[in-house]
Amino acid sequence: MDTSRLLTELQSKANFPDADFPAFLDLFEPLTLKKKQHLYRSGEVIRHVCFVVRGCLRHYYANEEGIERIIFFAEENWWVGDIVSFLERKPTNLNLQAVEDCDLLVIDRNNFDHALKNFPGFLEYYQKGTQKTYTKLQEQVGQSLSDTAETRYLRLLKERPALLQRIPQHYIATYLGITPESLSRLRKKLACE
Amino acid sequence: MDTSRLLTELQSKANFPDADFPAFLDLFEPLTLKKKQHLYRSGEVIRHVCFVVRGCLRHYYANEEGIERIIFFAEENWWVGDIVSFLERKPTNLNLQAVEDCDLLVIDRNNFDHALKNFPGFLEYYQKGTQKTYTKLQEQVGQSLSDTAETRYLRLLKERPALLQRIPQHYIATYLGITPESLSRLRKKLACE
DNA sequence: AAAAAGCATTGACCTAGGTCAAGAAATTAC
DNA sequence: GTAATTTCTTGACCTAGGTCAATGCTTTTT
Repeated sequence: MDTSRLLTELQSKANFPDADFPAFLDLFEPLTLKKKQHLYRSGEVIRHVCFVVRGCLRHYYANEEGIERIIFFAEENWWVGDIVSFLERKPTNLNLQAVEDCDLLVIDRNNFDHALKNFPGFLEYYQKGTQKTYTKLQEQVGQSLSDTAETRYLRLLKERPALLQRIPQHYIATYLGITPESLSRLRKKLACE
Repeated sequence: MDTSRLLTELQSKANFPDADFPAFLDLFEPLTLKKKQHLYRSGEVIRHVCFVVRGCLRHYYANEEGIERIIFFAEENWWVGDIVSFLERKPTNLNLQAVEDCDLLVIDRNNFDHALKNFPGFLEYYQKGTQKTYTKLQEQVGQSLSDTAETRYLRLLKERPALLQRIPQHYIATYLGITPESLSRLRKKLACE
């Protein structure tokens, strides 16, 4: 597993000294997931937060009628986990499933606290990341309310073109809030234009 | 202005000693807004975060075509402000407007930092609040994608019945992501059932 | 008290996207 | 390499919600 990705990621957004990395990495456990495997499901209390070294996962709600709503796709260099469940020890409402075979680095609550306390570079990285995610979510709320499926699809195509190459189309549809059929028709329409 | 509301709010969610309150309150400035007045608009850098003592405001995006998307209504005991713009000194994309005459307590960046450092009860309150807001946003993303306008309206009616009494209906429509006409028809339909 | 502005309602009509069903392609498993 | 799943596409039809325009009902303003 290529753990150096984690260092590269930390250094791209915060000031994290090379020398700290071995001790920092020790706080994590490597974990691999097979395609379609779940890391957790709604109702569980999340004990770990993960860094994605390789692969891709989907983070989604599933309601009573079996309708799934993907809220985001985690690819390489992303963190994933329900931070609230993790910090407050409450059952999560989310589900996390590997869309491809994945390599993850997972850290539990104690080690996470320890990392925030003892690695100032990580604290900086964490705080910046939290803020960014928060803004993204806020924008997503605004957009999902008033943009058409076409607008949302074109935005995704522009912002994450590589994602569309690796994710089955019906998951993309669920993420956009439309049916697979509608996405298929939408793509056909766009191809003709 | 009834500043004791702030103390009550802090104590309802964190451990905040009465004795600390006078010094804490000193970090804020009172501010009143007339109905329809804006506290800020898209493009400005937010210098303050506000606690709502009395009144109600709407926090919204406005896109190029003049379409507005309300992401939330702040009522008494809520905090409002674009935390990312505030912390990172970046221009905000949001607009904040009073829906009624409002009494606010505003705190600037320096005082906010000071408060987090020197009042542990406030830090506790802040961290809990941030997490909660984050979860709420995540849920909102899932819901706005797949729920019908009717479902969203009924949920709002259940969760914030008092809000519907004080806010003009066309704002509620914008919050739900539908037109005022559609909301009017939806309400008519529900009244008949 | 009258005029003006802002809101809510209603009707006629339109469109994006949903639903259900059937095949075609593409993967995966044996 | 064939069978079994999954995934994607297409067609026929339906519905929630949008658009535009007209008409009252409330608040404000003067």
